Amino acid sequence: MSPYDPSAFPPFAVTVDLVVLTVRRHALCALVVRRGEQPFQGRWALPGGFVRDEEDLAAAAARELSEETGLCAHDPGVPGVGNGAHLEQLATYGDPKRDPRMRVVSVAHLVLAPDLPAPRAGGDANSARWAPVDELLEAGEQASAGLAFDHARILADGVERARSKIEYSSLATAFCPPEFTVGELRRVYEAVWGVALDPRNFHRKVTGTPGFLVPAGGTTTRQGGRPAQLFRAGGATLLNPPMLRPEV
Amino acid sequence: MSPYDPSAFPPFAVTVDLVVLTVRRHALCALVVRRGEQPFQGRWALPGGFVRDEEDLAAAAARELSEETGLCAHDPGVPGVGNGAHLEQLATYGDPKRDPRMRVVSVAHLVLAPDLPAPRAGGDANSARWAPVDELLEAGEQASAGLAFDHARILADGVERARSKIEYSSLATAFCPPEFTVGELRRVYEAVWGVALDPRNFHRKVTGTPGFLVPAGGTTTRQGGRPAQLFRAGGATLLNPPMLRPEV
DNA sequence: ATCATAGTCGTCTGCCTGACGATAAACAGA
DNA sequence: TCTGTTTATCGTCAGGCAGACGACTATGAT
Repeated sequence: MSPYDPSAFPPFAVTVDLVVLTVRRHALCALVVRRGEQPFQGRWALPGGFVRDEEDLAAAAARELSEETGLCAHDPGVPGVGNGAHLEQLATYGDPKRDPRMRVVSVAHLVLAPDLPAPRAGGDANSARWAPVDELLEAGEQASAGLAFDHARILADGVERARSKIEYSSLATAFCPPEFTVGELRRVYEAVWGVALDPRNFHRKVTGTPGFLVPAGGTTTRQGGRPAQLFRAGGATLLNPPMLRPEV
Repeated sequence: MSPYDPSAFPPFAVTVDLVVLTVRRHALCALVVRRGEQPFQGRWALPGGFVRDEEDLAAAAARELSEETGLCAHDPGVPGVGNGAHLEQLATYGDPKRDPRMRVVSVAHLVLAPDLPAPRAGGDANSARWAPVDELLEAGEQASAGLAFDHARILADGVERARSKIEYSSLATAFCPPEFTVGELRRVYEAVWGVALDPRNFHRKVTGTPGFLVPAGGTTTRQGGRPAQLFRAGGATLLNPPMLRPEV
């Protein structure tokens, strides 16, 4: 690294962008906000903002998350899940032309949250919404119809991270409320992967993996049909052997 | 995102740091350079440098790599491996205090390279070397003995990424020369994971996975013993089912 | 010639998974 | 009340894959 000389390096703006995912009505959805200014005025974009002067990247992401959704981010190190969502760094995007105004490097973060009532965007409910990721990514195919900036790419990367990560970790429980049934967890996998899973084999797999689920000691009939046992996320974070996505 | 106003965001310096890994003499090694200036003068650090004004992050990483090692980075999208090494983005580190001089956000990249003759650091062979990662990370335990800045943490993250990624991808071949034997590939896995693998089961696994290896049509006796068939990396990038690390 | 070193092919056993039958416990409507 | 529908849960069975390990092959070293 060169010696300290402020003229020796170009100044960058650093932002965080958030890919906030949840499962709503059997579909994987992402939080998007409507842009109020140029460029891309009126288009949908991922929530995000500048990193502050004395702020860590993860802290900036947690702050933006709370400002946009009221969610309390949950530190990945701590096993107990409060009301918080899972937050992790996704990747960094720094193409010199990704923002026409100036050189912006954006550190994207991935948030997995249980289904939430409704997004709030600084009180303006009209300018934020949950959109099915299929819709958002399909729209991105036609130019000038999809998300602003390179956000379609960031969203795609976030979705792919989520899809692969629930294979070998217990992260799918981050999409569930604190107590949930095996069927609800299965519907999370089905929505994220976009496939149908065999309920019997799924039940055997998740209840047979030590540390994945712990019985919460009640039953519910939220989904209709026979009452199902309630579970809580166990301490295990890694699934071994993993739960592999069906081929094709 | 706020409207364009240069005074509305704090300026950051953005750098790339490189975790360059290779396998030498049965050990996983990383490239480190000796720092010539304060802070951490005389200590070992990961190679890296400032991102230039009109330069993409990956381009900056490739440039630094070529400056430090002469290696030509290989675009992950293209299957054919030239003489190049594998390069991918690792993670971004932006703690406000990670550099005492100023606010620096560093986008770390991971490079997997075949064994190279000797590092060159701008001609100064004395100031760059391959060091076993075990050594580097153990030294990090005692404060003020390990790598400069937060580079021990970055290195640890890079090593963990490499360890997990060779499980479910064919990336281990990036540590091998263009033509290699099954035994050489097995020694890569053994060095990266730090375990001993059964040669017979390993042979069955890698030769039985379609697209992983393609015969190069020759034999070699580089390693002594019976001559071994030479292979080249096949087109497959994902291993399914994966090759799981032995427990414990 | 004998030994040491590596590579390659087989065998066997146990575990996990996918496919799928069967039963249980709720609710809705006739 | 009875019947059909929905969802949950338990079981069975066959195939695939991995770990443990025996056997044989082809080199170089002593």
